[in-house]
Amino acid sequence: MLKDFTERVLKIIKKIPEGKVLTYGTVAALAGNNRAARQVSWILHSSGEKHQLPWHRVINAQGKISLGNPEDYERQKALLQSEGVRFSKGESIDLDEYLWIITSEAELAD
DNA sequence: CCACTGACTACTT
DNA sequence: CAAGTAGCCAGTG
Repeated sequence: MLKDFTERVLKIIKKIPEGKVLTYGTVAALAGNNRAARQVSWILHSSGEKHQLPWHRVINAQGKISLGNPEDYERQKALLQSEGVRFSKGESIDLDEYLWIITSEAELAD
């Protein structure tokens, strides 16, 4: 179908459990294109709020929020903290603990 | 089809 | 750890 990559990304984002996060690269990889991390970000800022996605659970590979807008940045940070995610240095997340690890393909099935 | 853009990533200084 | 460089892919005009 058209935009199957996008569809997959959206589906994956929707399934991220609370207290867990996913990096753009990981989402892209799960969607089938490990190099399309940039598209993931685009999808989020483009259709994120429209599709009611937990965009705040998607961060970059450094365990940080990539938003440049201070307001959105703080909003995402607050949302993550309210779900139990702790920021190691005040603005970086420990991916070893909070990165969502897919245990089976069933996780992504509808 | 071509050019530009982007909430990225990995590598090198 | 910070800054610069290059590679990647999909969407849009």
